[in-house]
Order: sequence, then C-alpha cells, then structure tokens
Amino acid sequence: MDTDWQSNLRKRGYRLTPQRQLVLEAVDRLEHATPDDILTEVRRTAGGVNISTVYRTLELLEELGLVSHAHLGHGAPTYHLADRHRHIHLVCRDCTTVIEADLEVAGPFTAQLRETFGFDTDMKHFAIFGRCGSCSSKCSSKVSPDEP
Amino acid sequence: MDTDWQSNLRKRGYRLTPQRQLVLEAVDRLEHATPDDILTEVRRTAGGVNISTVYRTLELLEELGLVSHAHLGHGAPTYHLADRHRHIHLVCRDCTTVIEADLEVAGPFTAQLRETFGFDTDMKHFAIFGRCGSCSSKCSSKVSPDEP
DNA sequence: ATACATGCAAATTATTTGCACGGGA
DNA sequence: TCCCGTGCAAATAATTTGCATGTAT
Repeated sequence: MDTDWQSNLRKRGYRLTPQRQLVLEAVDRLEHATPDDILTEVRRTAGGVNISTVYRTLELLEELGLVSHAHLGHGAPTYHLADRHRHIHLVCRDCTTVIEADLEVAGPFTAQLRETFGFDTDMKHFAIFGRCGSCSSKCSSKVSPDEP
Repeated sequence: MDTDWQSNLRKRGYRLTPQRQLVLEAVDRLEHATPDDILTEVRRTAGGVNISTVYRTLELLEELGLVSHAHLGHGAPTYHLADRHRHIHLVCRDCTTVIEADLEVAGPFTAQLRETFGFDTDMKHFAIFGRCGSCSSKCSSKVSPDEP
C-alpha cells in the first residue's frame, strides 16, 4: 500500500524510486545528517548510489515538505524530517556540542522581532552560537575574539 | 606614527605589510564583505594580491581581535571590524535583505538561555533567518516547507 | 514506449596547503 | 642576513551540471 508521501510524490508527477525511499529512510534514522552522512547510510543497503542523487533527492524531498535542513556551523547543512526536530539548536563554539531547546523559549523574542521589524522569524534554520555551560565553567583561557 | 594595532602586530612578532594594511582597510570600508569581495577591493590598489593572502590575513586579523566574521546565509562568511557591527542580523529568506537589529532586543532571550541551559549566547555570529515585513505582506504563494 | 531518474565524470565554488622566491626587521 | 609573508599552483571539500544509459509508470 502507498503511504501518504508516496502517493503525494506521484500526484506531482514524480517517480517512486528505491533511491528516494532509501534517502528518506536515512534522513529519518540519522539525525542532523549531512548529505555525505546520508550517502554512507544509503550505501549500506544500495552500494551504487551516487552523491549527486542524494543532493537531487534531498532537494526534491525538501520541495515536497518532507525534510528540512539547518545550518549548525560553517560546515555542510544537516537534514532532518520536517515534522520532527521542532527546536532551536544551541551550538557550543568550543566543544561543538548541540543543545536542542524547545522553540517556545524564543517565543517572546520572535514576538518582539515581529512587532519591531515585522520580521517573521524561523529560529530553527540557523543555529544559535555561543558557549555551553561546561565549557564556560572551564574558564577557558582562550578568549573568543568575537565577544564583547 | 604607529597606530595601536600596528604596534600590537609587531609586538607579537608579526610583520607589517602592505597586504595586511590593505585587507584591514577593505574590511573597514566594505561591510559584510566576503573574502572574495575583499580581494576585489584590495586589488583596486594592489593588483597582484592573491586570494590565499586574503584568507591568511583575515585569519591573522581575527586572531588579533581586529576583525570578526558572521554567517549570513549558506554562502561565504562575511567580515567586519570587531568593534563595529555589534548587532544581530535578520536575513530574509525571500529577498535576502539583511536587517540589523540592536543586540539588546535579544537581551531577555539570551538571559533565559543562560538561566535554562547555562549557555552563553553570541547572537551576532549566525544570522536569524525568517521573512521580512515587505515579503510577508506580499502574501507569497510560495509557502516555505520549513515553517509550522 | 517515453519521459524522468540515475550514475559518472567534469565543472564550480570556497578554502587550504606546499613550496620557492623576495622583501621587511 | 634571516626567516616570515607572499604568489602561485595544486589539493581538498562541498555542490552542481551535462550527458548517456537505465527504468518506473
């Protein structure tokens, strides 16, 4: 039987291929996965899959609203199921740990941005940069040049 | 006479070169400039300068605390004088306009992140993603797949 | 059957690195 | 003089694209 997304895919004139199923499954299984991570995971099942297929498929799945990506740092973007991961990413500049904070902690902040600038904010797309508690308590001698 | 940063440079054993002066001046003059933007600007004065020198110089100037960089989107990072641009960048997903908001609008938000997670936030480093007022009012038919 | 999807290789873009030469201190 | 800094070219990494072949519908 067809799942919801599979019939949706065909409804829009796209084909259902093994590669597309495998990429979606990999995005589901992995979390915060880069295109390269996803390729590696997909190849565990289907060895011949190419990286360009992964890029093209991720683009398609994002267009369909099934997956989203976020920028957690200078590196490659990370992909996740669109209906999962409804949270903010706090990334530590020192240990690169990612803390996941509920979207609502930013509620008053985004409300003010809307009020002041008419700006409709998506806090999920870019990470929030800073230093986590454990790195702060280490009183690191290496002071960031970008901080006040 | 030596400026502050020039003697600082030498104090640390680095040499004062035309390239380093020109890169710093370009970062000052341009705003939100990518390494490539900076190269173009520097070459207006000194044609032979190489892109790798720009990268190496930006790294050095950042180490010295003179410049900082921010990530305003998926593209290359942008550089600015460290003691300027003490603000948050609001980037529109549709028109890619950058709104500059005073850091203090995020005060309560960063206070709560510190309280809840012990996380010390630098709102300047990554842009805040969303949609600006004028793009929202256009009632764009292209609904973002990443929004609730 | 027929167009769309894929694999593959080459092109792009952004950044980094090895190396020999040249110029500041 | 000495060695750091630069230009240059090649290496890397991430992503995109053209094209011939393969395949879902």
